[in-house]
Amino acid sequence: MALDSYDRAILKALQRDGRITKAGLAERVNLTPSPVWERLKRLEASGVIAGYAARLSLKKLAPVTTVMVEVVLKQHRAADFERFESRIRATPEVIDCQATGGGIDYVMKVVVRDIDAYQRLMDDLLESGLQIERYYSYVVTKSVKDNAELPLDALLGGDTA
Amino acid sequence: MALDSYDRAILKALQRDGRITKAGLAERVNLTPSPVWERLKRLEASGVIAGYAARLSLKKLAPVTTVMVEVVLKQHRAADFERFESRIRATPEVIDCQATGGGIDYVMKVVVRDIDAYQRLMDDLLESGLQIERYYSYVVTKSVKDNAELPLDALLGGDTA
DNA sequence: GCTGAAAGCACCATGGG
DNA sequence: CCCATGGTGCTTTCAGC
Repeated sequence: MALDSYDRAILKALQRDGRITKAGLAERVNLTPSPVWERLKRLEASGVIAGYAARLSLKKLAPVTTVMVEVVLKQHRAADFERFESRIRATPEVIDCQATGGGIDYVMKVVVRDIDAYQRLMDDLLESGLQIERYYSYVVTKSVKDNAELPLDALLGGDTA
Repeated sequence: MALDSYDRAILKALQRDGRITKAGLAERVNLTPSPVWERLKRLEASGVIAGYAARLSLKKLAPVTTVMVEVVLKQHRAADFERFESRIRATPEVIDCQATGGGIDYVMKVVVRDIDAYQRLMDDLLESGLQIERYYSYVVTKSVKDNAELPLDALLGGDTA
């Protein structure tokens, strides 16, 4: 599974506009709809395109508070990680959670209505036997970039032609 | 601009599948395509639906390293923030950047090919007169949750009927 | 604001270069 | 691996309620 420049152009276009029509894509990448359709089928089947999603902006509707959270667990056995991650996956307010090395075990992005809701959520997590040793909260004051598109050119390099 | 339960059902469905057809949406929310189309037009025009994007998974194709980075600036004048944020917006490898209070100025998610590329990127930023006092790097070892859907129910509450 | 129908268009499959 | 064409179903509009 390798990407040529057509595939890369298709992925770029789909990151910007996930609902572009196949005909529109074809025009954008200088192909006819048929090969675009073939390539799309391949990209979706292989999992390179994992899916499509609407990008929502809720701050116009309701109060939204984002908090970046760093978590350190008390113990680092496989079962401790698994318990924590399982709970995080079941917590919809945590919309992003990356396990890391280097002093911090997890960096998470939490989206709640307000700070009260955040405190309740963290209290729940602390009382759930997750063995959280400590956590650091950084309330977001401004979103400079929010889940922007992946840097395909930098990641895939100038090759792959 | 308020959301009723139909709008919320539409948004939920579109977060899971951004390419669902209007007919499919209509069936999913128990309406006919016409009102769904009206509501979609309203949601898109109001900016609640900011756009649509393909969700990509590149790790099958090429090496991808994610690093969570915390940045502290030397000085905290408006011009210092603006200079930094402007540079970050122009740096495609930084796919997420939230300004925060509380000891750390920014929490970023950086996606690069490997650690070498990360070091080059950070060296560039350090040499760019951005007044970075210090930064902490946390290399991601496992993605527990990656930009999951927004918790509409928690954010909008049980009301809004 | 929803329903239903009708014209226009996108999707996807097939056949051919 | 790309292009061209056609049947099917979706999209969008517009009356009517």
